[in-house]
Amino acid sequence: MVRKKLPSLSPSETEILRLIWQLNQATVQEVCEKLPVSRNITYATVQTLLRRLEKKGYIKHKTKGKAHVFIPTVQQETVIKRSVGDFIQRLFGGDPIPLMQYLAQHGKINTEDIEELKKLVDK
Amino acid sequence: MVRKKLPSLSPSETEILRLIWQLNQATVQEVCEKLPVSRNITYATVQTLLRRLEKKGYIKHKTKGKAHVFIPTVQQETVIKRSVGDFIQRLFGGDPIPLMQYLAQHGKINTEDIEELKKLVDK
DNA sequence: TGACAACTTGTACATTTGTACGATATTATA
DNA sequence: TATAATATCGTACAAATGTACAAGTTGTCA
Repeated sequence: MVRKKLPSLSPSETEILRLIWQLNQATVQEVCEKLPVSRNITYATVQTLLRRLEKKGYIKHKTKGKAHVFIPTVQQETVIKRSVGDFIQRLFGGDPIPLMQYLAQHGKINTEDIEELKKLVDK
Repeated sequence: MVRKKLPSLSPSETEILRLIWQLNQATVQEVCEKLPVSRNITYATVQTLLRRLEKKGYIKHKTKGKAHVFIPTVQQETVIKRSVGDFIQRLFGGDPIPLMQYLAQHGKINTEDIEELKKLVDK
């Protein structure tokens, strides 16, 4: 239980961290490859972002060959919880319903998806 | 159709803008009152944020007495659309389903809420 | 083993963001 | 009509953010 007061994440850091989770672990190179070309960001920038993520305690790295392989040190769930909470707070004043409604209407969601959700509801 | 390339909103700006929508229109004073005391932010700061929101084109103001009354110039829907989109992009790679799932599980949502959502789905 | 390619490190730097003070203007009030 | 109370305006300023170059380091391959 080391996780405590994690510093906040900037949008770009969040974007990169998500890829690390998705890949389980990754080098700067690999992260760059996962980013859409349209993102138009240099290797050096991704590297800086990873450096900051490590400094903030969200990832660590081991060395493989001459490259660093970055590994998450924080559960995705933890960050999602906080991020979603903050987001709903500032955009909807804390009420998640409006967000769900918005998604139901504009999120390319169908009735089946909704049906699936019912199973998840913690009743 | 003036709305075009609106500058991005910072978290704090978003927070304040939401209150303007909620109140329909408001003075610095009124916005301050709506903010939870725990937010611990001064009048001057709120004023700066409103100033920036106006400069960015999200609100305008009229003068009432000696105070400014700020009024939204952008539809809430417009900002929600963009904000939610960006958010889902960076935290979930663009797929809204995981977010819905997360909310169904941890968003204090009940089965009825879900049932309601079905009516909204654009099928 | 020497040069090249792939990396990391150190640094930089313009903007944006969050926060707020002090001076000035304006309105209500005693 | 002085004054107090309330506002705005101009400014400031440190920290965070986004972006990236240049120099130094280390495997690798001919």
